[in-house]
Order: sequence, then structure tokens, then C-alpha cells
Amino acid sequence: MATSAQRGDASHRRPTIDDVARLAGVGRGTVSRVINGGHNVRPAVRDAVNEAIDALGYSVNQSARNLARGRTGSIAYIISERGDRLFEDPNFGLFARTFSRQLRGSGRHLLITTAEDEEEENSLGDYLAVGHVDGALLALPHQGEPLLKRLMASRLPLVVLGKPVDTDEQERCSWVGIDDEAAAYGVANYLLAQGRWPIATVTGPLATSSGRGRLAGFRRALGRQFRQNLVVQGDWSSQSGYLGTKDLLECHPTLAGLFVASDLMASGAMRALRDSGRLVPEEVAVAGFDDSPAALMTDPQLTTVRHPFEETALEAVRILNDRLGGRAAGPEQLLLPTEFVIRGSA
Amino acid sequence: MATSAQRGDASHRRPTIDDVARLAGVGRGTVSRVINGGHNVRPAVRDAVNEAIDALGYSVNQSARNLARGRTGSIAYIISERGDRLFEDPNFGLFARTFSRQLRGSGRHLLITTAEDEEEENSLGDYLAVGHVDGALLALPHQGEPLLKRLMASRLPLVVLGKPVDTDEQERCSWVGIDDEAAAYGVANYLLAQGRWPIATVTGPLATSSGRGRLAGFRRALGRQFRQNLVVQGDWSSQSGYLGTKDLLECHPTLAGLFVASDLMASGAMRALRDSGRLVPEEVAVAGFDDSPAALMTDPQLTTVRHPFEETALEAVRILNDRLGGRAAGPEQLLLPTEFVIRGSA
DNA sequence: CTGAAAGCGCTAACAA
DNA sequence: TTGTTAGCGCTTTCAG
Repeated sequence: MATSAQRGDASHRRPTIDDVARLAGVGRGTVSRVINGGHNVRPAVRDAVNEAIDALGYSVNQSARNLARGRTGSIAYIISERGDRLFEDPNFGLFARTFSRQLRGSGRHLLITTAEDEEEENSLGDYLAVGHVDGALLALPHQGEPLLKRLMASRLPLVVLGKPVDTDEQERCSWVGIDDEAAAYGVANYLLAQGRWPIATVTGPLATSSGRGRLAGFRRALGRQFRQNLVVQGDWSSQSGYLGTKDLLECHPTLAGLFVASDLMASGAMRALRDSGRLVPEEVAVAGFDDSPAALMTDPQLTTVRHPFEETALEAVRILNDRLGGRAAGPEQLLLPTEFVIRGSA
Repeated sequence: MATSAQRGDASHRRPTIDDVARLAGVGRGTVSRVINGGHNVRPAVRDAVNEAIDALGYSVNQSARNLARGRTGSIAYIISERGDRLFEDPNFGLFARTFSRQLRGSGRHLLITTAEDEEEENSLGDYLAVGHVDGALLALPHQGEPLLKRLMASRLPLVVLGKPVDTDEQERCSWVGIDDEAAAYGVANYLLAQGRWPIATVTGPLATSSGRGRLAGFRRALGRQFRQNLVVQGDWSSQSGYLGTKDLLECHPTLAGLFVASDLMASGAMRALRDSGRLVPEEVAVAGFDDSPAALMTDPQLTTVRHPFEETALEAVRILNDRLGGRAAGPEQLLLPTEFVIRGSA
């Protein structure tokens, strides 16, 4: 009866490498060589194969190739933000761009994936753990998100952007981050050294290590003068910076200095101060964090801390590549240097 | 010599379905059934298989499954924006969210991919055409981008978000958009009916059909009063709205009405007007487009046109699903209704 | 330089 | 309900 070899009537299925081989009158292996660079193939044969490929409209079946090669050529960039905040942060774009460019060098492709809630995280975790991608880059995780643990349990090569929250994760994962605590300490001290008082802070989400670290630095700088009412929590959004600052002003009408844990939030803070008739920096000095594009769009421009986003991305890809290449003795952690940038706001 | 069956020493390779079958003492097919829902398997056997799976830490090899099934379960959301504008638009996030949620219903996963320049577009085109994904959703394309043509030439099921620029593409692709021309005509007429003159416009990129359509509507409303110097081109960014409006004011100091082709640009326009000491809406009436979150953040809030983003996303997924399911007689095009929203700015 | 053949790990049709 | 078997389409030795 019909063996598989015989059902090869030119029906409507996608052409395979065998169809090409048959048409070109060569073996299957030769076609494979041609579509993989054409090395070690006589030019005449190569041309014949290419002609057959064009004639048939052939293109390789990626699933088959993945199976045979044992890898997919795809890397996931995982963003697990909730709701509206997805993509609000311009750094996502910068990261994505840098990854994409960098990965192309090693013939890999970047796939951006998102998870908004636990259910999506689990579904995404399955998807990734199961071999859809060769590796993953994970945007700064929040405490309590199950995804990181899920991925660590799988064998998926992984690099986290920013320091994970749990110490266990900090030790067993690869990640690249900055010393948030030290940088924030420096900023707060700078404000203090100007004789400003009281000085307050709008923090990032305290479920992130960055949010915590920056608050810890602020707190250490203030020492015994620290009071809990000098702190209000934001969520990285401009909006939260605005509202937080309004609250702070209400509690401390004589506020003289403000450390805002991100430039985006600081831009909101600047609006709040202007709306309340405060002069920056004369009456209240404002410092941000990140040195993102938002820092240049306020008036005056923001004094801030340069967060080396691009270097972070580059190093993350390098580390991931090492792990993918099999040359990786255990997790690698990296703390990149920051830089204090003085502009008009403080 | 060693046949494949014998090299099964518990070495360090990932466990396969055969390992599980052997350990559980069942056939391979049974294991397959269990990992695909466990229907038609006796409970006792199912448990045994699941135990073996846990014991071995088995998880399916996605590439093999894809090959056997002939599909991948992944859908691409393609964003081909240049540079910084990547992700600046909050609608990207809204689209991504809606897609993701909607796709999960049919067991598929959303992969976001980006292309910044022609080289990346080509590389991405190869990647997608070659079977990495089952289908694709393409964000509003710009004229001259090779990606759409590339994808149309492949057999990849595809739905475009917004109307393509070329008529050929409009006819041969599936897409879902709005009637930009008619909506813009309505807005401009509304301004005119208030007796405002002169009225000008900041357009979107004229390489997009939305940019063009909205300008065309404006132009038709003005009729013989139209002058080229009432038009300045933006790029959807807030920044470009600001700069464009500044230019317009210079040329038309008595400007009385302004139609800005997106709310994001309109927010920039409002800043420019305030910086120039113009009162909105008393001295100049401003209308935006999209009814995006930005429309509520200006003071006064923006009069605008509601762009049904979410419905667009839902319909796009529906159309794509139809095409994936094989039930699709040719391309499907959809024009969704818009709605004029009157707020404080005009 | 080239063809043949042995897998890659899984699904699905078939027979039992 | 279950095991067996024939592919899915490609890469990669291995001979020649």
C-alpha cells in the first residue's frame, strides 16, 4: 500500500527538504548543507539546489530544525508588570532594543513576553520551562511573584535584571544590578550637606529590592533623625510621585529636600511642587534616580543618579551567552557602578 | 552494537517520554495521553505515569511536540517602531494585554517582537515566516516598511492593526481599523462650526494611513480655505505635538482652533499653548484623537475621538483565530465605529 | 564533495 | 483502555 514515499503527489502540503532534493536531483544532506551556509558544496550543485528551493517556494520548518538541533534560537525577555504599568517605563524599550541588537550577533532572536498576574505567570512559566526558548532575561522581579522560583526550578538559563528580593534567589540566580543602598545614601547625604531640613523621600515599590535598597540608603543617611512620616511609597509611576509629594507637603509644609526613587516619579513630584507654589531648587531641592530621559524633561532638570541601563543589558546578555554556551561555573552576579549627576533641581 | 534502545543509561540527558513509559511500565502512547489531558486512561495507570513523571522531572520537549503537531501555539505581536518610540505609546501595552488574555483562551501564547530598522525587519521576517509562530498581529505599519510585504508573501496568517497604506495591501490583507478620514472631518467641522478661524492641525506621520486619513478629513472640512501652512507634521509623540504647535503659533499668532491627530501629541500641544500664554478653550480650541488616557490628564481635559482600541484588539484576534482554524474565505477587513467625545478643551 | 541512514522526542492512527 | 508503529522534517555522522 501507500508508503510514505509514495504519497508524495505534489498535493498542497508545504514543500520539504526532500522535495527540494528530489527536484534538484541531489541527496537530502546536500540540501541541508546548502540551506545552512552552503559550505562544502560544489557551486554548481549549490545553484541547482537554490533554484529548486525558489521553484518550490521552500522554507525550512523551524520545529523540525529545533528538534534536530536541540535548541530554538529564541530568548525570552520577561516583563511581569501589572496592568497599566506594562510598558509605561521607557526602560523596557531600551532594554528590549539592546537585547535584540546584542542577540542578533549570536543568531538568536528576542521574544518579549508579559505576565500580569499569578495565573499568567504560571502559564508563562510552563510555556518557557518546556523548551520554547533557550534562555530568558527577567525584568526586576517583585517579591512574592512565583515566576522566578518557577524558572529557577526548571533548567532554563536565566539572568535577572536587578537584584532579586530574597537572599536565596540572590545567591542562586545570575543577575546584574547596582548598589541601590549606597547610591541613595549618597544622594540623601548630598541634600543634608546643603543644610536642607526636613528632607523626605518617595520610594519605589517596597516589594522590589531597588525600592527597598533606595529607602535603606535614605534611612541610613538620616540616622537618628529618620522618621517614618518622612517616607511615602510610590510605584515608579509619575502619577504616584505626584500624589506622594502632595501628601508629603501636607504633612511637612516646610519641606526643604526630596529624594524621589525614580526620575519618572520625580517628574510627578516636580509638578506637585509647582502646583503647590514651591520653588525648585530654592525652596525645596529635588533629587531623582536613574538618569532616564525624564530627568531632562523637567524644569529645572533633575539632579539624579545614573543607572547604567545599557551596560546592565549588555552584561546580562553576556552572562546569558556564557550559560548557554555551557561555559558557566555556577551563577554570576554583577554590581555595576552608578554615578551622581548634578543638575538644576538640587 | 548499541541500538538507540540500549544507550538508555540514566546518563545526563533530559528524560524523554520513553523513559517515563519504561519507569511507569506502560506504553509510550499512554504517557502521551496522560500529558495531554489524561482522557481515556485508567486512573490507576494515570497516577503511575504521573509519579514517574515527577520522579524523573520530566517535561515535554516543545520542539518535538510542535513538529508532531504541525503547530507551535505561539502568536507574534509585531511592533515595528523606530528607536525611542518603541513602547512610548501606552496603546502597545493595552494591545498586548488584550491579545494575551484573548489568546490564552485558545491555548496560545503571545510573543511580542520588535523591529527597529530594515535589517531587523528582514531578520524578523525570516524568523516568523519560517514557522516559529502560527500567526501574527502587526501594529499599524508605515509605508515603505518591507515587513508587511514579506509576511504577506509567506503563508503566515496575519492581521494588521489599522489600515495598511498601500491599496494593494488594503485589499489582500486582513485588517481592522477605523474611518480616520470621516472622524477627522467631523472634528474639524465641529471647530469650524464654533466660528473658530484660523484652525490648524498637527498630523501624525504621513507614512501611516492614519496620519494621512486624519489630515485628509481635516482638509476636506476646510475646503477652499485650506492652506498648506495650516499643517505641521508630528510623529505621534508628545514632544512633536509641542514643537509643532510652537511652529503653528509663530506662523498664525491668532490661531483659534487646533486639531491634533493624537491625544499624546495634543498633550504636548496644550503645554505649548500654556507656555505661550494662550487660554484653552477660550482663545484656542483644541481637539485630540484616540481618547487615550492622555486625554484625561490635560487641563482642561481633551475633546477627542474615541478610537476603539480594545474592540480592535478583540476583533483582530477573532479574525486571526478564524484564519488559523482554516475557516476563512479570503481576507477580512473591518472598519470599527468611532465616537466624538466632547470635554473641556473645545 | 556527496548520498545514505540514523536519530531528535513526540503525536496520532491503528490494532488489539 | 492500551501498546505499537509510522511518521513530523531536519541535522549530522559515516562511508565513500
